[in-house]
Amino acid sequence: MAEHGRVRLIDVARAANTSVSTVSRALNGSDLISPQVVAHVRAVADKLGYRADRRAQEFKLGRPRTVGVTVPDLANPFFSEVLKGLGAAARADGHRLLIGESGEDPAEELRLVEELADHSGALVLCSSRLSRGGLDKALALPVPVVCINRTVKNAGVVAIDYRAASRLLLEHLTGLNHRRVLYVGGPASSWSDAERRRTLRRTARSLDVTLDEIDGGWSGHHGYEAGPTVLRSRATAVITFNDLVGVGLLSWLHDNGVEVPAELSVTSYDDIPIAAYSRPPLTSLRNERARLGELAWKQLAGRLEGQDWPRPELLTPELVVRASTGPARRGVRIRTRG
Amino acid sequence: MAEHGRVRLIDVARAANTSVSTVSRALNGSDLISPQVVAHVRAVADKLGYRADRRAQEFKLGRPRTVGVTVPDLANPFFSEVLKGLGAAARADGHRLLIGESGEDPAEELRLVEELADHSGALVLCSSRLSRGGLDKALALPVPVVCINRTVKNAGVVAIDYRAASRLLLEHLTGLNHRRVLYVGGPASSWSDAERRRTLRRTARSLDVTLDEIDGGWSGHHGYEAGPTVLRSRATAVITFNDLVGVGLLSWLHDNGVEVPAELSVTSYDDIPIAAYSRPPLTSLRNERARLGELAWKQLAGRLEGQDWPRPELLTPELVVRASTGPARRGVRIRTRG
DNA sequence: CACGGGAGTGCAAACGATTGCACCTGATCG
DNA sequence: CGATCAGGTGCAATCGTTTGCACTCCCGTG
Repeated sequence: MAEHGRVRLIDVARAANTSVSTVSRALNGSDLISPQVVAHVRAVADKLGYRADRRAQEFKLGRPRTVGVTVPDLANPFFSEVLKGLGAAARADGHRLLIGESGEDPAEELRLVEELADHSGALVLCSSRLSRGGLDKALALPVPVVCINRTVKNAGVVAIDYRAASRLLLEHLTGLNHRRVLYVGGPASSWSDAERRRTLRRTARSLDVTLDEIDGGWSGHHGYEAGPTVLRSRATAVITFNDLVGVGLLSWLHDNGVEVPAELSVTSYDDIPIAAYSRPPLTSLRNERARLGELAWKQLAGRLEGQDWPRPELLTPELVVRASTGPARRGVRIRTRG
Repeated sequence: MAEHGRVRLIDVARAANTSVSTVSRALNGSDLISPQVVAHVRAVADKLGYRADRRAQEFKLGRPRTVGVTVPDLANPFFSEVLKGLGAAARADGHRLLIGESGEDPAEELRLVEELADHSGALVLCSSRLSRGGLDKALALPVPVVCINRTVKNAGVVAIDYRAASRLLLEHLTGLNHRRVLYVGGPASSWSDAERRRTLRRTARSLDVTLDEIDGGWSGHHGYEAGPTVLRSRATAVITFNDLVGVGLLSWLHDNGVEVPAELSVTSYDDIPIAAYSRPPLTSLRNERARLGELAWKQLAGRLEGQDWPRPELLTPELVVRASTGPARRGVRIRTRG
């Protein structure tokens, strides 16, 4: 019996009284080997409990069938669903995911990307917070890179269509007579935050809406902490960077006696599950985030087969109207306990 | 110049006019090489942009420095924080994470585990939904396994102390005069659900509380859908499997005019961030889930160095009381619009 | 009966790194 | 001045696979 700790091809070969090449071919279904031998080898391999050393296989065969992914924050369901879509698509083609979380930190993301590149044959940067220079370094790595929610040259790109998104949001609000809107922003290094701001500004101008902006963040407490500033603003409607921020803000508004949507409408991006369960339920922009992941893999798969990068793919979101938005209040804000 | 697509050790050796062994030793800081040569080799390697092929290295060196992890659901912040802790601890020791999501499906989890084992030197099963037999198969794999939130023989174990958890919850409720409590359960294959039920029953008996149980699930909509059954029950307090379920239930209760906590108290396990932002904020059991991950790595690291498995490690949670629990209503339920 | 050819098998060279061992060169010592 | 030694360096084996090529049969054919 093999006492190397692990059963290797050569152990099977010896036990089956043949050679490694024959065993390898038999196990991999080569038609060069006679059926009897194949059967015999299979039987022996099973008896010995042989499992091919995948790492040795991939090492010999060339590119690793692993795709590295970075996300800023695993706890945000937006990203976990992107991962779900990406993972399923990649797995269907015999690849697996090496996941890294940057914690919203560009420097950490760069470390991660380099580490992941060492073990992967392809990279997906999801909502990358990398600086321009960091991104260049990533693209210089010897593996193809797809960016999700960030546009880049010489890489695959799959993103949400924020121009359409901003239009949907603002048209919904103007339809409710809101003419002054506040945007509570996301992380400074976020491309999608910049994109939201850019398209909101533009659309606001064309719709004759006054747009104010404040800085925020990506999670519940950022929304909660934005509460006082929001209250001080003269806007009748708020758009938050994402649902987590939105829910945090709703919580603060409730704690401070601000009625939503009577006094203030709140709306947001992403439509993660809690948007439906918050109180009031959040009007939010639903996007097909699992599809974002799938498309990213499609682009990578094509690229790995030598094709050129296709043009950026944009996914149009859909507005889900819930109870957190309503007609604009008239005149000044009702006095609050705040 | 190397036109193999990638710069290899031998390319550096040629360019530096020396041999692969010297280059390897120089780059790895062996003291066998003279300082001048080291400097020269380093310079050449940099100029050529040499990056060691980590896969070849690890292949040669033996065990992969990768640890495979399975979680039932990436979208649940509980798991993402376990991953955060585990990833940080493992990375500090030069290992990385290969993450697989089973989607709460035992069969899928088994597939995953076998796949992960092929590429990892160690395995962490987080809240494994594996059947008894599946678990045995996993433990038979040639890699050490740690289970988080599931007790198993011949493997590392790190878990939440549910006995303490159940006592904290029920004592809080009895302190508010609740004598009839309903538990809204989790996925059938969940060990921690079974454990919660077991310890709740036991503690309820000792505290003279009547405990009812219904089946539920792991996410918001399971909680929402449990609404009608909850309403029909005669309990004055509800304990839900986790915060996601709790928030879903709160949403249904609100939609159906049930006042929380005046008519019904709601409490839950995990204390993920939204517990604080739900309305009313959820009384929940906070646990150090990042630490769960850290400890899992500690156990693995020890095991990889040849030590025996330590005894199971239990983490005691802490009750965070918020506005979703209050004194038991007296008599029958106030008539509702439901 | 010699020969061509196809089917089945095994040898050995890769893949890219690490490392035991042998080798070479000066310097030191007896 | 020759043997000894140590500090540097390179050769070659190795990790577990896959696979091109050479080899051996054996059968059928001219």
